[in-house]
Amino acid sequence: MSVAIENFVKAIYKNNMHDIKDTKPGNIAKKLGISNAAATDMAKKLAAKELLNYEKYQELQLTEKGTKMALNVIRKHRLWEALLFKMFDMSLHDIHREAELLEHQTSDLLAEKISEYLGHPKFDPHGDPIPNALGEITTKNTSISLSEAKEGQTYMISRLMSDDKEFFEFCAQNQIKYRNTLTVSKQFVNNKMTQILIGSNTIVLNEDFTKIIYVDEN
Amino acid sequence: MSVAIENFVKAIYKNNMHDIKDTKPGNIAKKLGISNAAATDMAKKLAAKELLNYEKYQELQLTEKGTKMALNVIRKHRLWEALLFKMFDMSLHDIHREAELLEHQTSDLLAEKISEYLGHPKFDPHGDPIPNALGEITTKNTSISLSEAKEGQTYMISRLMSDDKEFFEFCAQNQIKYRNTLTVSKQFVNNKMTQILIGSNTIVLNEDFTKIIYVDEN
DNA sequence: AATTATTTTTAAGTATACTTAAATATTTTA
DNA sequence: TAAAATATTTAAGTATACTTAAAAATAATT
Ligand SMILES: [Mn+2]
Ligand SMILES: [Mn+2]
Ligand SMILES: [Mn+2]
Ligand SMILES: [Mn+2]
Repeated sequence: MSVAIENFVKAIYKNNMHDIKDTKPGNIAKKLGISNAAATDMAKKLAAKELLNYEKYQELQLTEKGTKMALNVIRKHRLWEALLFKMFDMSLHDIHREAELLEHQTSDLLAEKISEYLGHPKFDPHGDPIPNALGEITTKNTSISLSEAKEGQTYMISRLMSDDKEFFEFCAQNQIKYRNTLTVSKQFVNNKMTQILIGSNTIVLNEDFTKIIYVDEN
Repeated sequence: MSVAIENFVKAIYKNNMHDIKDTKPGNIAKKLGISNAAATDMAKKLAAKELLNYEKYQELQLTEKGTKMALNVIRKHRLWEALLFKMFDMSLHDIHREAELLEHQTSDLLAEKISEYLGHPKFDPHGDPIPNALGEITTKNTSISLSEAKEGQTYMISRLMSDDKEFFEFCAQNQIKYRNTLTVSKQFVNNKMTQILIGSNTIVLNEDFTKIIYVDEN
């Protein structure tokens, strides 16, 4: 299957995970940076290949086959991120960009070798779960988003759920890193902001960021 | 530049290295598994991009720009081979196949990180030289092909110059491996065959193989 | 509920990288 | 050196993955 197809099913899969719904072609198009027309075309093509169910004006739904494909690509992406992160001194965002390409050019055999080398990790350096070779995911259901965290409580960062370059630059500048700890010093409930203490810094984060930073009680 | 273009300039470059000449579209087409017509089309397109010089019915000649591109792709290919060979238990041919794809999806930055990690190696696991980031190659001019080796002499294998799956399967089965040693027990000059002693085995190789196995005096 | 705004789909067209078939040039060989 | 064989080029056509512009349907607003 082509790179375009792999990216398309992956985008649908991730959309259904995160954004609750709106898996219509237009929204997928926006995420992939292509036109709505291109996304509609692709949706029809993938329906013919039985990777998804398509009905005019309805939400796109991955079939089991489509879901398997998405999980296989995501597995390769996250294994590459884990490997590059471990081996090389590169920013999380650079690593993500490399993985975005490498994920499509990696045999199942090589993916398995990488997984083995890393001791079959269950999470990548963003805290995102790595599906196993069968497409099974270990979910971490103890995590909550920073927006829901309790004042005065100390937490460990368990997941940075984003692909955004600016976000990761911000993280890098503020020690917001997978497995670092922080303390929630104040929740500004009305203004949807959260004040945290991380290292020796006090930072106030708005909802855009507190909704994608996940933490575990320590 | 696209994968097709990168593979095309690489094929021309390698052809000029090994096969002395015949760098007409037809021969490149054969190596890439595409039609002659496709190769002619591509040659014209690359001439427009100033990657090569094209004149009807003449040999294709890479420009400096085209050579640089070829060397950059070859660098990435061989760095990946070196990395995968070091890290994972995979056959040389499997490694080659992965590298054939990964070479096109690797930033210069990542290539440099791989090179650094490996201690800037000058040779890949086949003994092929790895160009540096500037496209410079360290040539090993002490090596000779097994077909030219002296009877009774012991050598170290310095290069296996092939992409062929069967050849590498043969090598794997007979301990013919980069940096292994062997002794030439007999040169059958008339029949263009060479008898070698490697490990506890005696093998007679024909010219197809002795011309692509390079050795250094030990 | 009707109008307006937004989204989705269809239609028509483009670039890339191929194909096969035919025309043309080059190379071999008799 | 002329005919035959081979290789290269041109021409016409295909699949993929996009585009923009328009028509059609859905969703939001008054
Ligand atoms: Mn990523
Ligand atoms: Mn991708
Ligand atoms: Mn190789
Ligand atoms: Mn390649």
